[in-house]
Amino acid sequence: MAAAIDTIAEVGYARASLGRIAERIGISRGLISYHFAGKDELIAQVVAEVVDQGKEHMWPPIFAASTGSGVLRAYIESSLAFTREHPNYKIAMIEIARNDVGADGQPGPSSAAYEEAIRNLEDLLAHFQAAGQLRAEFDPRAMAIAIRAAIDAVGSRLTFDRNLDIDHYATEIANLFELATRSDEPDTHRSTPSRPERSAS
Amino acid sequence: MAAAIDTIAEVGYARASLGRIAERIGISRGLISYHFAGKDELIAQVVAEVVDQGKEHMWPPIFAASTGSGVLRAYIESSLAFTREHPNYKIAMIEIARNDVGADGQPGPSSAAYEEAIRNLEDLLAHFQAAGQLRAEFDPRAMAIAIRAAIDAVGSRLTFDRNLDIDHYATEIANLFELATRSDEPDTHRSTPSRPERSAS
Amino acid sequence: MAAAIDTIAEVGYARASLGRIAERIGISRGLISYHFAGKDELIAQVVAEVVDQGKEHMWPPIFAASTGSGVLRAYIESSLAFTREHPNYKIAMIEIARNDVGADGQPGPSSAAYEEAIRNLEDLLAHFQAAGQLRAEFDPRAMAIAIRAAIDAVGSRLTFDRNLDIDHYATEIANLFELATRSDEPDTHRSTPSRPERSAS
Amino acid sequence: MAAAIDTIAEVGYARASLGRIAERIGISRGLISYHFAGKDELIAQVVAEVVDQGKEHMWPPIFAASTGSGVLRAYIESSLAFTREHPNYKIAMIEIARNDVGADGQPGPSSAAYEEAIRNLEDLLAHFQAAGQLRAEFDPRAMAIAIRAAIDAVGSRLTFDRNLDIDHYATEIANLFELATRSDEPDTHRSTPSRPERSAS
DNA sequence: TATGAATGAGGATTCATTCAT
DNA sequence: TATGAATGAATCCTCATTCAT
Repeated sequence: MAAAIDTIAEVGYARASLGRIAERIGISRGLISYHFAGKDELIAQVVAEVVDQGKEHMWPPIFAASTGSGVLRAYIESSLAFTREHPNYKIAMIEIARNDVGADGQPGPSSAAYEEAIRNLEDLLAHFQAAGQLRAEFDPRAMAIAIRAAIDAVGSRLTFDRNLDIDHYATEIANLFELATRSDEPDTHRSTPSRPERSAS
Repeated sequence: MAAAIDTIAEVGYARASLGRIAERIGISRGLISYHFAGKDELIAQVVAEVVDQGKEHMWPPIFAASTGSGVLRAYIESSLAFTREHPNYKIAMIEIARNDVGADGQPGPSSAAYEEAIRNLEDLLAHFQAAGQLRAEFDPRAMAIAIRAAIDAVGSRLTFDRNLDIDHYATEIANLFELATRSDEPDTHRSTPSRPERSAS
Repeated sequence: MAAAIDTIAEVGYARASLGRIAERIGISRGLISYHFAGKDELIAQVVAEVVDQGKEHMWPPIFAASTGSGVLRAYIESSLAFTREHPNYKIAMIEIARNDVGADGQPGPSSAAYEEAIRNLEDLLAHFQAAGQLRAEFDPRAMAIAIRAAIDAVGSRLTFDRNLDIDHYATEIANLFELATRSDEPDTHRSTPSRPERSAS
Repeated sequence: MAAAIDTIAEVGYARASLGRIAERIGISRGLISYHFAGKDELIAQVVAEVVDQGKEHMWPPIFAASTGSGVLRAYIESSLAFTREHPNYKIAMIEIARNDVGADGQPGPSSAAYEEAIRNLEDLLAHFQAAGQLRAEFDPRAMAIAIRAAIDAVGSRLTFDRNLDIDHYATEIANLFELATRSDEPDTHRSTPSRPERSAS
């Protein structure tokens, strides 16, 4: 599975044949078919594995945050910290999400994961809007799509520029979305966003 | 070329073989090879065509705007208006961008177009930052990436939900990025962003 | 299709890969896939073709016969005459019938043809039983199965003995089944079966 | 070996891989290779085992019969009784006979068994012809082929219709071949064939 | 221009067999 | 004995491309 992730990340989904994946770790093509029922199952397990690891990495800092603003920042920064540590995971997931469609054109397993991620973020935003901790006027779904897009864009960027400074980008878009989502109370209106409530990243 | 765009948009890049493209308009496989040196050239010309049309559609409203805020809004809204009118163009471009890599793993022609779009937007933002019409603290490159990501996300969304309300989404993210980029002067601080300077969409 | 028939007849269904069929007529593997949607379709068309030719060959002598005994003899002899002229057709059909099962174990297209042949013969026998021209006591279905089995056995025999005297065998089993099916009237009881009603074989 | 027989009978020879056979009895693929030199040996031993059991089952009633007519009836009925009790044996043997050809296209071990069965039956018929107990005019080889074909046809029938009434079919074809082979003496000319000499089936 | 036959490479999958444990 | 990982061949299929007509 690690070989699959790295191969997809490096040569793209379309060129990530079982032969190339096998070649990377010096095994035969047939062995992959021996361990996985088929390519679809391999991909599905890769997705499940990465999603699981991603959740495990992201949840602690998100739960540690208390305010809406803090949770959003934790979401963005922990997502991108995971990407920084496992860039190939993100690249592979992006590749899979774009290409893993069945013969009938139906979305594959990774699309469901993506949909779920969008919905979870949307629910999170709506929750803090209701609590008055985030600006009430924005559409939580549109905002969730934009936030995920900004986070996932790093995957595409990494494909062409492996030296991207992810931490810098993370700080920038965390600021960006804090400005876009914060409540309109005068005392929170500062040009430099504050995040006094948390320390983990 | 129109058949190529529609086929890619409908069945995805991986399944958009020359046979399927030809079948769509009732011509033979060989004829495509006759008119285009190869599949790569067909794709390159599709990209060039769509990029040209996109620029033609987007530039008038952008030039019509005068303020930084107005230009950004025009950029976002005209981009998404183009997507709304030609959803397959956007979907196809997204598909191509993700898949069109050469045998050596090098990025294909669409990547250059994407890079150029990012850079143009980055320059635009930097220009208005320098002019004091946009908040000086944000990194124009990170912001450009996030804006493009939010715009391009619509392509992915359309793949699974052709009924997406693009205009609503456009308004939402135009507001979003106005809040994130506006200068910090007290008199522009309103919960409902204003855009008095332009009328076209 | 002729190459498919000959290949199946010579090396058996299991070893009749598209590669071997293509090799026989000096074309590439891919060309078969170009002309036929898949191996299943090739086989199905082979079956349809052979069944059609077989019917065309068998019907005239069968219709020319008037008595039950004559029809049965015409059926057996024209079947085997067709086999003698196209031994590979018969061998191939036997091979296909035994092996052409789908992934779910369901019978393939050739089984339906076989079932239909049995039923037609059964109906024929029952018709002449009702007319009093064939012995009333036998079960027409069991008799039909035995007759078809005797005819089809030639296919198996040919696999191991290409010099089998088909005409001799045809005469023998025509006599055999005439004795087994004839009405019990004294005047038809002769050790050498008569067939005054027809001359063709 | 029992698992091999059942697997072949159920899914056909082509799909009866060692993996499926092993799976049926919950052992590993490798274990089959450990016990048998190869798949060919497994098949050969299956054939030998089934043939042995078949002979053991068929011989007593055949030897118990004294007349030619009785022996033939005993042969047919005991063959089909064995099939009724072990339908999978017959189906598997048919499957193997059709498919078990070596890489050079030479007939496999089961063909020899089939040839031997034909010859034994042929000798039996010739013996009783010489003794004047069976009609002298028929060709014993052609008759043997037809009888074996009628018996073996049950294997094919069972593949598609597991509810076939084998006993009924056995009686029918025993009658059939009695009529076709009996001597032409006036006193044996009865519409219902007699079999006073034996009682076992 | 346009067709359609034809090719050859590449890919997923199945399978008999081997082998270390 | 028994397992399960591993291999390499074989097979069906798709596809971009070429070419004679």
